[in-house]
Amino acid sequence: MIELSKAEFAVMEALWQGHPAKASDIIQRLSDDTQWHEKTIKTLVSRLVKKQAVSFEKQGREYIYTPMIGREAYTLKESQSFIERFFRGRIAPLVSGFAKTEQLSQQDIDELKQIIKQWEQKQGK
Amino acid sequence: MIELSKAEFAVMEALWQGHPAKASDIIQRLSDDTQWHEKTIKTLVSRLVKKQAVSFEKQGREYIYTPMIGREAYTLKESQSFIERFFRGRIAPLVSGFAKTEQLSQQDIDELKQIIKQWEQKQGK
DNA sequence: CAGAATTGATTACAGGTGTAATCTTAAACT
DNA sequence: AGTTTAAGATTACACCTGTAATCAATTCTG
Repeated sequence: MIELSKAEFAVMEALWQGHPAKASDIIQRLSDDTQWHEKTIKTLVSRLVKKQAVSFEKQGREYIYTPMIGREAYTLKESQSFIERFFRGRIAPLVSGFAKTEQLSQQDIDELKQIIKQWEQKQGK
Repeated sequence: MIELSKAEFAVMEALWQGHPAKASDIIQRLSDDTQWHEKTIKTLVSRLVKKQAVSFEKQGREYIYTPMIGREAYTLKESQSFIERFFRGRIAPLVSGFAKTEQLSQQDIDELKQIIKQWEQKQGK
């Protein structure tokens, strides 16, 4: 699987926001959240291209970039390996840690219930 | 917060298994899961000491090591920053990803229900 | 006691990462 | 057409990581 560093992931986020996109778009979007220098962002984009996380097409003298991996797929993979490493593959201990430290909101609980309900419906049928 | 690399975390796992422990104990425990060279493990232990994730006391010519951070506390912190980075702080999307890809077992569901029940009891009182 | 073995300390070294600066070249402006 | 500009390519560089090897001091062994 493609591995992304933190900074690379942040660039992907900007690209996932809307694509294809020019480097200047990406830089623009990232300027809201970070202080990164334009050159820094371009370096990161190049690394993403090399890793084949992003593709590009020439358009005049600029390139327009497109993500080659989806946010959902990537975060799912990362979640799996995270849960594997820290909780031997089980999710409950993670949620439990949040519960114990008062970090679950009513909204979180509602969403979890919803997920459970849907899971049970799928099993039932 | 103290940051641990993957390899360092694995060493912490071995130490959390039982402490205080001598380097040879740690090496012994890790030999079940990894092929790391003894020297490699000692390097990692040294780095953990420098990071103050582990303390030690001299005992003759050996050291006996003790973890300075708890597994629970560490994994909670990591979970928080993980969830923050990937899901803007909400846990449901993570669980949802697992559900969608058929990665939740009946046991997981039961545990989640249990957590929810306890959360609601705490709220109620 | 002299040498062997073992312990932690120090050193090594390549690849990844954050964070750019400089170089090249083609496009845009004058 | 010549010059400025701006885009991507290349280079830089320190710190982190994985993965040890070597060194120095001490203890065990014969």
